[in-house]
Amino acid sequence: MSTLNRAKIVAAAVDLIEREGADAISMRRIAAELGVGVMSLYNHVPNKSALLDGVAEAVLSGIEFTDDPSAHWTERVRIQARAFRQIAHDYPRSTMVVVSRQLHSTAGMIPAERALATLREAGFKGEEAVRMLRMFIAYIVGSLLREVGVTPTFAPVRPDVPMPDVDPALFPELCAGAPDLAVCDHEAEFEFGLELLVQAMAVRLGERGLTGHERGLET
Amino acid sequence: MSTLNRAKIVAAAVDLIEREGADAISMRRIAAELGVGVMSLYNHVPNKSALLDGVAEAVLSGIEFTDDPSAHWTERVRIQARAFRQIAHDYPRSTMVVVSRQLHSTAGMIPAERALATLREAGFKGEEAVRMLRMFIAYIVGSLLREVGVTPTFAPVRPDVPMPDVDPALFPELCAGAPDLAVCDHEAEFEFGLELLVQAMAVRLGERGLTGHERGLET
DNA sequence: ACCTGAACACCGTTCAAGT
DNA sequence: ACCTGAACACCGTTCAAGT
Repeated sequence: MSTLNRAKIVAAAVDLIEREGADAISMRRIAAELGVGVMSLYNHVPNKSALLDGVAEAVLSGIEFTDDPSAHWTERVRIQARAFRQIAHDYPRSTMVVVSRQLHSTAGMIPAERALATLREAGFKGEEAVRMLRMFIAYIVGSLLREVGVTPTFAPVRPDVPMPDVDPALFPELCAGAPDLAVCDHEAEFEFGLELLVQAMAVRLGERGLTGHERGLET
Repeated sequence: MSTLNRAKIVAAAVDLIEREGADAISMRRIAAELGVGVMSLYNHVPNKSALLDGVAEAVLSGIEFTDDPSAHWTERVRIQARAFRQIAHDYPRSTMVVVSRQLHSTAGMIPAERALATLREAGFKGEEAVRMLRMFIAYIVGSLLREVGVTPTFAPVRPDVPMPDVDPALFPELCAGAPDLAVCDHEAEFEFGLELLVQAMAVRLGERGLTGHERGLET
């Protein structure tokens, strides 16, 4: 017990966010959780913003960015993307905090470093490698926000609310697609876009000679 | 003057967000802006959450989702994506509010309706059309959040702060790419990923017989 | 029907006082 | 060096009182 420190404060914050949501978090709640006065926190963390940076770093550090340098670049890209998606699974209510903090720390920049290395080894150079990196990040961030419910799926958020009443005259396509819109398997959705991007990148490299497996196609 | 109503309250909220940022917004500030008591707002808006929905709807309604049904589907997809990106340009500080609200109103669902119609006309059916829609939304949302500074670019956020000091031993790739990472032309970045996606979609349709222009390639 | 002030239960953070 | 209570300037929202 006792001996407050930054790590313990951050851990309590992550815990509280996952238990009650990012909106419920406050310096006062975290202090209460730890059984200390609010102002004690300020001995270890300069302010709330820095604490949220700590939350983002802690979550990112918990992800295993393993890398197999012997694997084909397409597979390495997939593995890294899936590792990042793991955040949405392990820390759904902290995900928005993680993606919305501009981290300049080691934990925050390691994923980009790894991704850029892979893209360069695949054969992308200079500006194009950076563009591919940014495009990939955009897709992954957008996918994660959909998965954690920040962004719309057009599927019922909860299975109980039957679906907002859509006027078939105004929204014929959404109505016609209702059966397909009603389900949103986040893993399948993520993999779908991931394959599309990996294939598009391979095409851009001119690697049309790859096997169907390597190009991510079903045989 | 006077006669408070929902539209005026929402307009004041959008204005305040664009002027001082989404964090600065509060019922009390908006009321002060309009020269009324805080509680007067509650005659026209049930609570702050509903007001933010109003903000998202107002911004979305301000975007021109023109559509030229005679154009090739690839071009229609580009036009719709660019129309959505316009939000980040016209209402940068409201963009996070727009993408993070689950709207079930007409204004909120029109873009998805249009996009799904275009994808169906392009030849995507059922589940695949929905997957393409969700993938596109993910990419666009991720791109917008980068553009408005929510998500990292790995470029200096402001031109004045010279760049976080990166250890070349820890981040060799980021250091090697520093010249390319230092710039982030948001339009060019967006167009790059957009073309990649449109091309990938065309490939998925088996439209390899398209002209270079229609496939989005430089001739 | 619309407006409003007082009140309640919250915030983040400063500051001065303790050990 | 670390902890802390009081205080300040804020929040969103309820409620009862006004017109």
